[in-house]
Amino acid sequence: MPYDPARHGPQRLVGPGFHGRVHELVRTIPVGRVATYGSIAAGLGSPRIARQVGFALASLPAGEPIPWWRVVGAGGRLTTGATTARTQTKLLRHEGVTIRVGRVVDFAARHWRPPTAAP
DNA sequence: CCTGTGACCGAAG
DNA sequence: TCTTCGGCCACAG
Repeated sequence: MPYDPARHGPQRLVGPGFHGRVHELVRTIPVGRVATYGSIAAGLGSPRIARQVGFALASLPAGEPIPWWRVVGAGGRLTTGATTARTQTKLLRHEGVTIRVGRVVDFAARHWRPPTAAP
């Protein structure tokens, strides 16, 4: 079930779990750059759980100060549903990121990687 | 404790 | 380039 502030309590932004750590890290993506689900997962020390990153962002309540739109799929693809992707495209363009045919143009240069977690 | 559910990823064809 | 297919695992019931 998606995160529901009415059931799980308000302002539960950053919890102790994986989702909370995702939110924390996504908050640090600079304006005008994008990260991938995979790189966020890797930045948290678990490179194989990109899907969980997607789930963590999908469960974000609307209006939270977390730039979820700066997270894209591998290769710069927008992997969200059609409706969300349109919103995401708009927000990214507003920050100077060009999107064409569901892809971040010049993705390699835009790709931001979180500092690697300490062993 | 066990199960269903994914805003993913990379390899293969 | 595109589509399909397994593997992946946190979280809520």
